[in-house]
Amino acid sequence: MPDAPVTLRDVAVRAGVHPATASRALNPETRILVSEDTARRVLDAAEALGYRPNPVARSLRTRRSHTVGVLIPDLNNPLFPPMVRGLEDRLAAAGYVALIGNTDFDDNRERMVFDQMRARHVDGLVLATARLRHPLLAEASRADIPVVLINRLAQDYSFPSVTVDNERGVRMAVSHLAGLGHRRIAHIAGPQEMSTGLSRYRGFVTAMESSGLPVDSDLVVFAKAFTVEEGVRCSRLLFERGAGRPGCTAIAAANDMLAVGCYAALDEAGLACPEDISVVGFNDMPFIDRLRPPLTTIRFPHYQVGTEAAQLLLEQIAERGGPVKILYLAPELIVRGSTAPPPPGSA
Amino acid sequence: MPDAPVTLRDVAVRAGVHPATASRALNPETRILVSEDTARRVLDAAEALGYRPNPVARSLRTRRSHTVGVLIPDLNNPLFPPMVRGLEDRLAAAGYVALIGNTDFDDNRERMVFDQMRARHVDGLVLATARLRHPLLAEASRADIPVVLINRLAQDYSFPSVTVDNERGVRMAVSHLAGLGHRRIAHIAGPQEMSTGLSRYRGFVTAMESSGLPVDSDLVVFAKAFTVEEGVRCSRLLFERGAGRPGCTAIAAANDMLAVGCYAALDEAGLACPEDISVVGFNDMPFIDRLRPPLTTIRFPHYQVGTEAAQLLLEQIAERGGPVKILYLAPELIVRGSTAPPPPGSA
DNA sequence: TTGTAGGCGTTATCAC
DNA sequence: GTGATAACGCCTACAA
Repeated sequence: MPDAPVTLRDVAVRAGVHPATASRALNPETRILVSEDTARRVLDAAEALGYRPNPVARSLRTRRSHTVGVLIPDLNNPLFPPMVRGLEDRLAAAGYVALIGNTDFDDNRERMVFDQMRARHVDGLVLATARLRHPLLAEASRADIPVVLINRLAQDYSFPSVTVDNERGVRMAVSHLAGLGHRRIAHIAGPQEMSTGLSRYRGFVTAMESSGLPVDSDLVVFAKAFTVEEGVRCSRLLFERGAGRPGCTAIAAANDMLAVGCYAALDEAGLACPEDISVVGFNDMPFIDRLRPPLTTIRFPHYQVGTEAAQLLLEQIAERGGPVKILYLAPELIVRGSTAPPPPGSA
Repeated sequence: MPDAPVTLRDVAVRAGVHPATASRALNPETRILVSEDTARRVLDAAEALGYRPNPVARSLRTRRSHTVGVLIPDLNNPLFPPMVRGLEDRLAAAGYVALIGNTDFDDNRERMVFDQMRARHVDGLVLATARLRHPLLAEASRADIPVVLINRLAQDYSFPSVTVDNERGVRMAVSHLAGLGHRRIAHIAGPQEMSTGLSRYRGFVTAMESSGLPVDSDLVVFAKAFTVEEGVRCSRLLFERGAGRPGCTAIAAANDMLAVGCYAALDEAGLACPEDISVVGFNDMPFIDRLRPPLTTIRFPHYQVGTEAAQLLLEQIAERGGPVKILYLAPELIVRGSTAPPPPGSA
């Protein structure tokens, strides 16, 4: 026999008060409006009956769903789960739940998920889909839905965002390589229509310049996506350009996936890492330290990206039109086995 | 300026009918009750106004939220995201969304998440938290909430479940090793209070017997959790028992995480895989093929676990008390570089 | 085939 | 401080 659902009315009856009063007593915000004595009676009654407020009814009345939508490209990418965890944990603390939607980098899917979430009256949206230009942003604004961006920025910095300081991260990677003695450093850049791809590429150029190294256009390849396959393809390109043997002694990849692609391509070309070529990634994905060699990479606090984003979103929900905060989280260089001084005689 | 929310009433007015009629026309289930002509007018009006039914109001009325809860131990474990994807995709096709909750293997957290989901009136629950005995199961039954188990079974097979055929999977692993010539095969078993841990252990014993090999109790170690750390600990135990050098030539680990732990412990002990010791995992986690050596393991269709579970759940929601289906998905042996014949003279 | 009326459980706005 | 009342948007007996 299913448990009978206990309603506010039941509580009110047991406490001998009107439902409206019970409502006031139960809601911390309005509890001050009722006498301490009544409040206690109501609370006791609620406790005794095992009362659970019906969030659906509440939503209908208050027009707030205590639900936020999270749009991510692909939950299978190990980069995202920790961020989602961070979001969920912080949101749960505030009584919110997250609706996760995967977009698979597909505009149509993204649109569908977005509509679905609007229909469900989410109180806010977290977007991790990293394209720089984004029709959804304008639409969310028009619909007056608070939005926070994670792992990316909007083109004009007009949305609250939480992201790692990409340029600084790449600078750390390049300085590390330069410090080891590398002079011919290649970059496998990410897609330039994505915020991360662009800023890391910029960071690379800046870093090379400030290290007094030339940016050889032959040593920069642009990946079409942040995937292992693209990493392989770009690495091959790099090696081919070197006319049989690579024209570089180190590769700074725009993320770990691309770096894994480097590993595969190096194998294929009979090159050893780090003896022949050093590789640096970006993200410090889970398990990336288990590869051979363990990947030197740039870490940033994924979980914290989630918690901070949740915080920003909650602030926006509480008070629309607050200041647009943009948070840059500090990157950290994690030196592992994939980087070493260049092979002797490579200058 | 925010878009004005369009209600059913607005549509009705525009179509020149009563809201009730509009409701009937809009709902595919009841559309037959309304004249074709009226239906068209209503649909057109809805289209023109950009009408979106308010799912909150609908839920309040119908007592169905079109939401299902998914309880998983930890989204960070790469095993789960593909399952979650499968769930979400199949659910979305039926107009449902998934609420993901992490339990971190913690009873209190699990309880909280469960309550939270009950409060939100989920129409069903998917449990991936793998303990064999489970107070929540009884409670869900009492509350008449349909439940589907993934990646696990209930003690008495009384709940619909989708899982890989664990025993068969382990038999495949053991046969593979036996076929390579291994006779002293160790097992790092998972926690025995979890369905996967238990059935894989059973599978190991059965497989050894049917291969005509002895199960040496010194060569079976029980992990307290499916973690890399536990894998390391158990491997060390195994090596110590061998009095300086391992008494086995192969290890069948109850999952990939534990196998990764083997790798680390082998390194530590100065042993080579597969030259000294072969290792087999279970799950074929993402990126496990990128390790050195790439791990031989048992694969099963994670994504499909999700879609099938969603299907089962939808069936249960549509019709309580339907038959309890238990789906065993076929495992597949993926041979990679971590298994080879035992070193000569090891017999 | 369509309209009427009532209510799902809660809270906001009155009045007392 | 508390009670009465209405309404959030939708669905569904029941009546017409």
